[in-house]
Amino acid sequence: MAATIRDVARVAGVGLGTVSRVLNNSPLVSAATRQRVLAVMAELRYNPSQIARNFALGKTLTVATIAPFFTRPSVVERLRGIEATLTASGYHLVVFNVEAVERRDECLREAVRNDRADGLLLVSLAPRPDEAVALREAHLPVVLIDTCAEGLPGVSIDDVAGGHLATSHLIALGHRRIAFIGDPETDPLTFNFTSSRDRMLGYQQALAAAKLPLNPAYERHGLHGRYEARVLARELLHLPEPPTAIFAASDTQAMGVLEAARDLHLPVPEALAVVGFDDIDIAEYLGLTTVRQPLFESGARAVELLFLLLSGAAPPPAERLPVELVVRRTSMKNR
Amino acid sequence: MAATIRDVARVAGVGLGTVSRVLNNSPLVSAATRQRVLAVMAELRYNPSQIARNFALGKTLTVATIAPFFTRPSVVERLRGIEATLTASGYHLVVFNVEAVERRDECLREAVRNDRADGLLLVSLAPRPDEAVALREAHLPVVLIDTCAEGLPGVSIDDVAGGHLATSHLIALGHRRIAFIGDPETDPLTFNFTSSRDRMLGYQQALAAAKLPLNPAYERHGLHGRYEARVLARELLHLPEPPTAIFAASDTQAMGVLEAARDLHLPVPEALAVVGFDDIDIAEYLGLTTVRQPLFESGARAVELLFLLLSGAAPPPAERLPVELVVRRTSMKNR
DNA sequence: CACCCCCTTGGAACTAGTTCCATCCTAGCA
DNA sequence: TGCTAGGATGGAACTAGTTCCAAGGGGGTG
Repeated sequence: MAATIRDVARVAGVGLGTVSRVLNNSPLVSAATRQRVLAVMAELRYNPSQIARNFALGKTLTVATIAPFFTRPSVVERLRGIEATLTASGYHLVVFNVEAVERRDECLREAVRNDRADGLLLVSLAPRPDEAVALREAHLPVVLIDTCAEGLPGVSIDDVAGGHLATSHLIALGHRRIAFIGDPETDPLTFNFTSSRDRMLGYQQALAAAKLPLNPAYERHGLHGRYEARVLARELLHLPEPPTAIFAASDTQAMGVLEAARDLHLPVPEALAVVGFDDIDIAEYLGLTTVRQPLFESGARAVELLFLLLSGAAPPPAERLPVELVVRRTSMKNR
Repeated sequence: MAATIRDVARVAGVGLGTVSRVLNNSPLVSAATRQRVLAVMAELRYNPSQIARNFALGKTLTVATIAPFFTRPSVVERLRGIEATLTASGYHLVVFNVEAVERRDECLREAVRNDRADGLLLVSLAPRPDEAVALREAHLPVVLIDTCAEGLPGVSIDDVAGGHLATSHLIALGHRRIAFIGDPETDPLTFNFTSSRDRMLGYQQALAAAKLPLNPAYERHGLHGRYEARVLARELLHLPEPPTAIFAASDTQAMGVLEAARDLHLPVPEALAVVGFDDIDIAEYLGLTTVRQPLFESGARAVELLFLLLSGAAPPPAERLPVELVVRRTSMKNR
């Protein structure tokens, strides 16, 4: 059996409290005693039990993160920011991957019921009002990433502004028939809904600002994925009056659009301009024009906000990080 | 303060043990008592403390995973397999991202010292002999993924066979000048070393089997990344006798090769055939011929092996999953 | 010389579960 | 009716830390 703090105390001929104080670098131990205790610890190959420590302190030094589809490049990049910042503070990161709506609820419920984490990060998921109450009652601090919710701290971007930026860019290039491809307009409680919807809002506002007509046939929605976007883009390009530019609510979907253009032998950007969103790693490779958002930073910043909450501070207001248009090949000037 | 098991026992007028038995679905409780206890639990909004439970049981129901560069698509896919399998069994996944060699050692040391996880998964990292001893002494079960080490269970593939497969395919297409791009041939203790090296071994064996000369100028090594591979590929393509095919040790590197071909206006596959490794998500999009390995399954299977170890079974032997050649546009028959 | 202060130390109590032994009770059987 | 087996139950002891109060002791001061 592994040595315990009591074994160390006995062998070193000191009290329990003294060993504990040595462990915690308390100044209330004489140098001589500290040396002796440390020697005994080494001799017994003593490893303090983190789990007992957590229990006694009522803390786990662990943060849980619930993310939908954590294989999506944008989510991975946020997780990287989260992991880096947590690890730097000695915290552990527990991840939950949500790929179905049921799992979303289940994960949240478990996060509330268990006390296996000191705090919770929600990526692209907002708690329902009842869930928010449960979180508050469980005294489980939460920070949102990529979403907003009444009264909850979070780190997000101005998706409307991002959509506006992308669309204005296409308008400035001379495009008049601009289509949009985004996630399904379903239940606002499912994944990622708000960002795609807000990006579309920005798209619509930009069109309106340029006095261009809103054509409902130019707004398509489908499951977030390359393949689905490819199908939608093909439909758009087969319209009697096909769009000359497509703004996709994510780079992944923009990739589907590029595939569709390839399918139909439409040169990009000459016959079709494409703009995505996120600026994931491959966007540069593809020469994809996109709206960059600080993904790594969003995770890092969310952790900082969570630490604030954990230190007992009042919930900070939701924050918005800046977005930026990155112009590449798929939307070069050509008219 | 939250209700404890003692509060429930007091209010329900039963003993501690009975409440514990209800919690653990023990059959040794009468239906009536169980009902009463459950009612009181609901009334008091009782949440069992996972952390106290972990402490009492000496288990954490948590598995730690140390992965280098967890943003790499192949690693993410493995993590997805790990997460899915762990979650299905009520386990939690703690992830550590290693992006520098120092961090590797640090993470391993911490995993051994702390008892915050019941088991450890190492992706693309093998413990050094001294680390293996420490793990054994700490009674921390380990399963390796994508590597092998003497006496440790693991899930990997036959990288040599994979390299052979890719290269034979190129030979069968009529290529005679076939180059290889892989990770650095540095210290075997750093990341991912073995897989790239073994793939090169397979490459060399396939060339030898076809009685083709081994040309050292055709073997290039650089940091794992698109950009680095692009530079190496450009060098290759500028040789007096440039290769007509390049086998890259990963799809990411193959993407760099494709970029280089684009830079030099070399049509693929007509002027240059390219084969990658892993079959990550974008490979299909790019039409990249590659060697597919079961990434998700490797994570899932590793977790199963870890559960075996946790149940006290003897360390199972290392396992190998099958690889498969996926032929796409970048290596179509053209000669 | 007595008093006081403060540095150092010891250890009981506490955290919230599980485990297991002792005990009670009841039904079945002789 | 008495005995017994076995299901149901209660609760002390245990897990390995932290916390905090009480107390020892040495040195400085009036």
